[in-house]
Amino acid sequence: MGRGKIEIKRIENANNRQVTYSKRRNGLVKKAKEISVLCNAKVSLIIFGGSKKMHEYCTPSAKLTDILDEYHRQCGKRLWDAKHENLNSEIDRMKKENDNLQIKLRHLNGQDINSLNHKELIVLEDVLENGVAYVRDQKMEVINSHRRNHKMLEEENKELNYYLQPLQPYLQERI
Amino acid sequence: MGRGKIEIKRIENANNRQVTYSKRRNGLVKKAKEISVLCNAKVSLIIFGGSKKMHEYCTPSAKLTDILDEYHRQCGKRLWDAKHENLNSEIDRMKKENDNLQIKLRHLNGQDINSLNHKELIVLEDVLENGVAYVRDQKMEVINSHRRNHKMLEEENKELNYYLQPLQPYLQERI
DNA sequence: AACTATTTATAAGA
DNA sequence: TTCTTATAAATAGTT
Repeated sequence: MGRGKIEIKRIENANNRQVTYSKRRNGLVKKAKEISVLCNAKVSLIIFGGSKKMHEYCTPSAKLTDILDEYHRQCGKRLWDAKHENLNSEIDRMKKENDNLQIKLRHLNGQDINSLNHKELIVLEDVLENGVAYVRDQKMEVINSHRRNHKMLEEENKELNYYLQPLQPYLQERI
Repeated sequence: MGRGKIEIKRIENANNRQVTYSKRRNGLVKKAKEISVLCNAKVSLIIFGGSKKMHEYCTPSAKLTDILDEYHRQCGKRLWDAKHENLNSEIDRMKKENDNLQIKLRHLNGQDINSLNHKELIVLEDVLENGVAYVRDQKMEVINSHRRNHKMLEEENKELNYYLQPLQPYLQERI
């Protein structure tokens, strides 16, 4: 419908393609609106052109979610199930990992260790003693660091006092 | 476009409405196909008429889920159903819990404890010592239990031997 | 973004 | 529903 007939195949010239796209997109949306009004139909139309910008029409009285729900019901195609399955398996995976971590934690806290055999108990004891050792080291490190700081401050203080003493008379004057 | 011009408003005559619906639906789908091919556009078109029977067109190279994903990305509207949302938040929740557990575990293993302050270190040391104590107890319990078993078996053995001794001659005969 | 010659869609009728 | 056809509407190519 135009000056000449065209074949329905990809328009190679990018510029023409873009122009035709925007003309026909308008036409399409207009017709979607019209059928929606004339025939009391529910329409969802989503279009992406080369620019990736999206255009949409949805019958005002309907919501896209409702249309998609109905779509689901009627054609049985599963739009979301694949996603749901992925999410579900992800949750299962995490749940297992979580349980494992919880058990390990409880063991390290000395709980529920009846189920462990002698060998496992020895390994656990080892890990705990290692942990205690690390923590003690770190604690001492912190304490020593505090001591060092304290000592340094003390010495600095002493030094400052030493230099300040001769100035005391002048300072007194200024108050 | 036809023998007469029509106003764009709901067609009251149900029969005419149905006829117009089916004609225009075909037209709409045809145009969707055309823009899809001519302009290399991605189109999703879903139509419900009065009969509630659904008609659909989707650019062959695209999947409806992909189009809806893109829709989601671009317009931010939430199409996902409640289930989807729930699953996502569940995953987030678990991820956080998991991270927390991991951190605790690392601390109990004596790793990444530089970030802890003195007080936290003391608490951690306490927990670890407690754990060690429990584990030692349990270990001793297991060992003692083994010892007891061993002793019991020894005694039982002795007793059996005591009763068996007089029978030895007869048993020898039977072999 | 307009224009317009043509093609295409379709309203009404059969 | 489907076909026909006069006419409205859409649009390809041009300005």
